[in-house]
Amino acid sequence: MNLKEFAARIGLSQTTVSRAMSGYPEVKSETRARVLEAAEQLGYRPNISAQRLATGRAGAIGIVFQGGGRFGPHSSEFMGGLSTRLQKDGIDILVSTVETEDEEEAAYRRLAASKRVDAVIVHTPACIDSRIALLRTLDLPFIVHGRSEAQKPFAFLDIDNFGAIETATQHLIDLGHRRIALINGDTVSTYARDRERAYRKTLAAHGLAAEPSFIGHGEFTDETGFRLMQGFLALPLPPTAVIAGSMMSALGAMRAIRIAGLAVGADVSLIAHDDVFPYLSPDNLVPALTTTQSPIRAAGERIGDMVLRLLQEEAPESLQEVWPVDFLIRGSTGPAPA
Amino acid sequence: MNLKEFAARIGLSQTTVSRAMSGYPEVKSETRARVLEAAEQLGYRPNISAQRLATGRAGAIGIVFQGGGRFGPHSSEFMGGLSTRLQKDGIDILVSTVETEDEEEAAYRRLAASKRVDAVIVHTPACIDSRIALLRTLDLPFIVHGRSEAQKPFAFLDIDNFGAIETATQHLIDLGHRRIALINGDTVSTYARDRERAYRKTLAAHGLAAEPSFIGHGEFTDETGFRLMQGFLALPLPPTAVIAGSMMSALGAMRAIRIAGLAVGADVSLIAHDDVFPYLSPDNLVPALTTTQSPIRAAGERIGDMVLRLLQEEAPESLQEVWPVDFLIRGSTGPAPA
DNA sequence: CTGAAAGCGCTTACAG
DNA sequence: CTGAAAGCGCTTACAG
Repeated sequence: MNLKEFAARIGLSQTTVSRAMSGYPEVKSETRARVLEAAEQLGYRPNISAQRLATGRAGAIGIVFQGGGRFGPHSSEFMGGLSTRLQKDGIDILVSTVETEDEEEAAYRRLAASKRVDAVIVHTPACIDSRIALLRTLDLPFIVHGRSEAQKPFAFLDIDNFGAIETATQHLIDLGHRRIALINGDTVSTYARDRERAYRKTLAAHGLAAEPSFIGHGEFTDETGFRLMQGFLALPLPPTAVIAGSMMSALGAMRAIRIAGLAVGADVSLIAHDDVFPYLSPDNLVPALTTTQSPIRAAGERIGDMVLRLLQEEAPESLQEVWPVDFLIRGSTGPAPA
Repeated sequence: MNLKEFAARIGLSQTTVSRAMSGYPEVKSETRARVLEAAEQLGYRPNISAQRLATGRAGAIGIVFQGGGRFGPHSSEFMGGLSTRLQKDGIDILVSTVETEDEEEAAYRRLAASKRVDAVIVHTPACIDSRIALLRTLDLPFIVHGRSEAQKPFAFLDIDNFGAIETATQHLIDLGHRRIALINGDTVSTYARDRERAYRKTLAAHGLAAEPSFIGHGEFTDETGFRLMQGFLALPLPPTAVIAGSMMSALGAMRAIRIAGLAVGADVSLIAHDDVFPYLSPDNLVPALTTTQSPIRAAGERIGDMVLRLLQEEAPESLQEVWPVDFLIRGSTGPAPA
């Protein structure tokens, strides 16, 4: 049933019905009530494509994932939060996956030109990120999950990666550790750079050098954590403590430590950053894992909020948040071995 | 730029431009080439909402996730595959999350009435699933990831859960195990019922009883795997082998076995079903985990294929697949202890 | 092979 | 507070 039929059926004009259904103020409240009830009864719902064509709004936001690799456990939690929030306002989420950077760029161009979305969410930005410049050119509103450098202010939500790793490193130093390794993510993303900066700065503040051989990079997988940790342990003077970038890396690192016949927490201390996965809790590992913690699901919800405000023309500079990160000491960290 | 402007710019009618761009045969090939090149040059792309309104096709398919809980690692892999496939045909994916069954139903009604999607994907079906009946009523095409009972045939893709667990159980019996436990998913889904049926049938075929205390249910998380396994080990006569429904459950089970001072593979054999997560490989666990295996990402891609065919009016009964499941013997299974 | 025009189902300025 | 009508930007039967 379309608007014409529905309006005829209840003896009102299309105009009035349309206004009643979209919550315009200038409709008598009993008329509105009558319209809404009839719509419910007869199952009338405006055709979304027609609505979009008429208003020029897409009613959807886009998010692009590069490669299978990046659509992992972090993505699902983030998407869960985002979707929960946007659902409430009837905004759809359009998911695209691409393989290369060029394809990602093409995807934004396509989304913009065909007016498929009202805004996009950019994630895992690099310090200097070409996507930001591109989206500006395309005049496609965006929110960044993470941070990046740019002349003009833009909307973003990030966690305090620097503070998190500073706290973790400091804690290990306080426990007497002098040889501390870092399992980081890639080498270009802002979050990875912030974490490494915090690590180096805190070491330096205590007169400790950052050994290049103590810094590893790679995807946040069990496998990479395992491989990097094995590498550390094979060094002539291996680290007595490690900071892992994610729960997945930490799983691998713990395994490598055990295989080497060492005890996590006693021989090698371990801290991981925990994005809070409902199916994998640091409390449940043995020993329980000391973590820096920030729920990525909550970030997704908040970004949903922010994107709605962005679409209501709120200024990007008022849509900038940096969230503090919790630090939870559990059993995987202890005094440096004598 | 819209069609009118663009057509005027290159001196052709809107009709011809539209036909050239959507690949109609009745356009001279040099005209088409000229149009496509100009579109590329000038950045013209049809407004998607207008296109949808005119054709009556939404150009998108929907998928609804119930609760945060169900949007986990399985979902991400599946979505990665699905999205990769649909991307190629320019079909969007609309993701919705809901909290309750009623909300899920409401979501389908909304999607159908507002013509927001051309089809939906239903996942984790129960043996008798009300969603199927609902979608039939709504006349909204759908594909089921999994299987269900219904009078009329419908499109689905499932893996051979029965065969997988039959093979796993048989293997453990062949190794001399007589007390075998099962960590299953929920109690209503078809996959869980199929797995339990296979488990019971195989035990029965060897004159073994299925102890109720050896069957556990719950979400596929580390935590649940841990808790259930601890329960099994606390029994007066604990199992010597366990089949876990997912890699996550297996992680928890391994932990519980270790904490009890037992060795995985020697004291307690463990088999898990592996949906193939890029960040967590059974080869990398210690000992390496024996698994039944079927990549859920590939299933997502295939369902993408199938949904495209469904939209081209292919008959549902020709869109039904059951995929065999691989069995990979690794170090976590061994002869039953004497 | 190409074009003029109706129609898809809404919203919204304008008029009353 | 309500309505008649133009317009959003496409597609596609119909005519040539």
